[in-house]
Amino acid sequence: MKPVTLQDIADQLGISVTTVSKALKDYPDVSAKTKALVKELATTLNYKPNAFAVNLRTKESKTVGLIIPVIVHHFFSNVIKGIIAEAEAKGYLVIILQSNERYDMEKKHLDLLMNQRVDGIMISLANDTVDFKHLNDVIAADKPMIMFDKIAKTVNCSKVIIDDRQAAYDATQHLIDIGCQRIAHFRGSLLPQNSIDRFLGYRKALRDNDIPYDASLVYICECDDLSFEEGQNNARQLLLDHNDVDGIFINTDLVAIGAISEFNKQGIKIPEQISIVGFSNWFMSSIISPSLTTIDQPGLEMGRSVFKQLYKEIQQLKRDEKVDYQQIVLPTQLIQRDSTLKVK
Amino acid sequence: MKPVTLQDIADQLGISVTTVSKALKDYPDVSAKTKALVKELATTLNYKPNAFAVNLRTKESKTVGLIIPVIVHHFFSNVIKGIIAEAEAKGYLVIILQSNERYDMEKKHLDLLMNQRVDGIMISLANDTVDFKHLNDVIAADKPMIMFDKIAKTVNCSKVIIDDRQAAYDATQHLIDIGCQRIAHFRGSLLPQNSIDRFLGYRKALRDNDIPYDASLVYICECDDLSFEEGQNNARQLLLDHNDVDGIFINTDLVAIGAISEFNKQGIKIPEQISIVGFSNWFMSSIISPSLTTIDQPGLEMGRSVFKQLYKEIQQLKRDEKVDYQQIVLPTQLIQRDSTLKVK
DNA sequence: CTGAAAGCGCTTACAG
DNA sequence: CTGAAAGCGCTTACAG
Repeated sequence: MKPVTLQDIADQLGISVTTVSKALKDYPDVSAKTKALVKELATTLNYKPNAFAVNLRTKESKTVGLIIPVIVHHFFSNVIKGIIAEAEAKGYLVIILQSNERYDMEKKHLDLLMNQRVDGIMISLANDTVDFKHLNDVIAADKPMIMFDKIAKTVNCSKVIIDDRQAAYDATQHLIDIGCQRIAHFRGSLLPQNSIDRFLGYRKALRDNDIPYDASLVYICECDDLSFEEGQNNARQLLLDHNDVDGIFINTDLVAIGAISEFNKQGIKIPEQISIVGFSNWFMSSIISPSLTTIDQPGLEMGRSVFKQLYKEIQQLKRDEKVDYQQIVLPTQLIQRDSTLKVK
Repeated sequence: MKPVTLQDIADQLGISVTTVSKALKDYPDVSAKTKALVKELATTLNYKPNAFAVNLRTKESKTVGLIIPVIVHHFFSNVIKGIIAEAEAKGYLVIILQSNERYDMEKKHLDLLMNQRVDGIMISLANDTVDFKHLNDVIAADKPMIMFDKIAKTVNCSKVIIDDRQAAYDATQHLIDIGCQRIAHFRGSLLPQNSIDRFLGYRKALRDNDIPYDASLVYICECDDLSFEEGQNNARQLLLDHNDVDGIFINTDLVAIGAISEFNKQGIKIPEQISIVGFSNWFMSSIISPSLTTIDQPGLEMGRSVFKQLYKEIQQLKRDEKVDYQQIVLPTQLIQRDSTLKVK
């Protein structure tokens, strides 16, 4: 059955399409009587405006795009949830694409969203991405875009992030505060800014406390699907390499949980022999034994904040105001649990 | 800067919009020379068709909608990943909405998608949903719709599911095969069809093996965010209620992992004293100790299959063919690990 | 091989 | 208070 149009309503009431349109939108220059008549018939016929026509006229689709490195990931799926919730509240729908941590996909998806003429774009970069032309193209086209979590610092747009360096500093400082002297770090792969920043925070905390930095205490893991195993492997290797480590700051909870499982297996007592701090506050971290001290990374709030900023910029653009780029840094928090010693 | 239109290209070349449009789409009745000219200028000007106008003309948006109970969930996020991957391959974008297991949200979201005039809809029902009018309305409007995983059997449309009853039967049969005689079941809440079917599969396996069904061996958990704790609680309660249980079939891996953690804590040996089979094959299940025997629930394949079927129906509708509803049942598989005894 | 014209369904400036 | 008309940017049946 064919959808009902304004024309159908106009025909049935013997009035013009113009008046029907205005009546439905409560224009002040339509008589109350006509409005009532139109609205009643619209309800009866279950009239829904044709979104395609409205989009073409208004040049906006009330749809935004999201490009994310991976969906199946606790932190990112929380971000998605936050974005969708906030978007829905403002009457926007969200198209989601996954780059799979690949630059070529990310670029292609950005193109798809631009061609679809979404009203705005939210993006967290692939580990792969080192060239930013595709991002600058979006900005040059005056399309509102917000970067979050995995960002390119040099691209001129709004960003929502956590202070990875400070959070890592806090994590390391906590280990120092409870008395650790030889502190290892399991870091992420070399490229993404996050793992660099977390490493820098770790190193700065050591420096500020006059603890010598020892590169042999830093273990790298790629943090892909194998992170749990990488945690186990690094823990095993650490025990072979060093016998004096009393604390580890680990880049991601899943890796930390792998490490804990290996230490448990080998009879290393946590936190008595080695204290461990993770990063992200995954829901399993409060559940495992011993529960994991970690940095809470607020995914849901990040998602909300990302959409809110995008919405603000869409409004500014519509009103021809100057778009006001923001760098929003969300607070993180150290959650102390049983994998680190209590007090000193 | 204003986007380039067909009119712009036509003006610059001194030809008509019609010819430009046809040239870009490689109509056979345009000269090779004109085509070359048009295409070159289109590339130079970086022309992109206005999707809004194309949508209005063609009455399709190459966009589909997905309504899912929860995003932050291993199984569902895998389904999403599968859907997006398959959609992208066919040139479709996916709008995602989350019902949060609430009927009112689900209904509202379905409306949003219909008003947006997406080309098709994929939906997995909220636990809440008992009235199906909103679903039948979609079908009455001739909008292709696929239900998956959490479906309403009585709604007349294509469905992609696993055979929950058979999978649960297999899980229970496995426990019986390795010698278990008193088999408990931790089931999901009473409403969703899945947990009913899994319960029925459990009961049928008992019957077929002449093992008396004992209602006191069935424990319910709501399976929301607290599932891990519910697993612990049910395990604790089970030990108080019964001292002869030698096997448990558990509705969801996370609950099973909670139960294992409780049994570990209380010194109950798994699988020597109690064998455990879970359901879903969550990635943590192969990692914990002891690793969990479980039913593999193929989320990624389900996502792919859901979009493929939707695509097929969209094509059938476009060609005015009869839409051919399918009920697709994906195979599940018992993955044996260390939480159940080897052989008898 | 090319183009004028109609139309998708809406919105809104303008005239009466 | 109402409506004729233009236009958003495309596609396509039709004429020449």
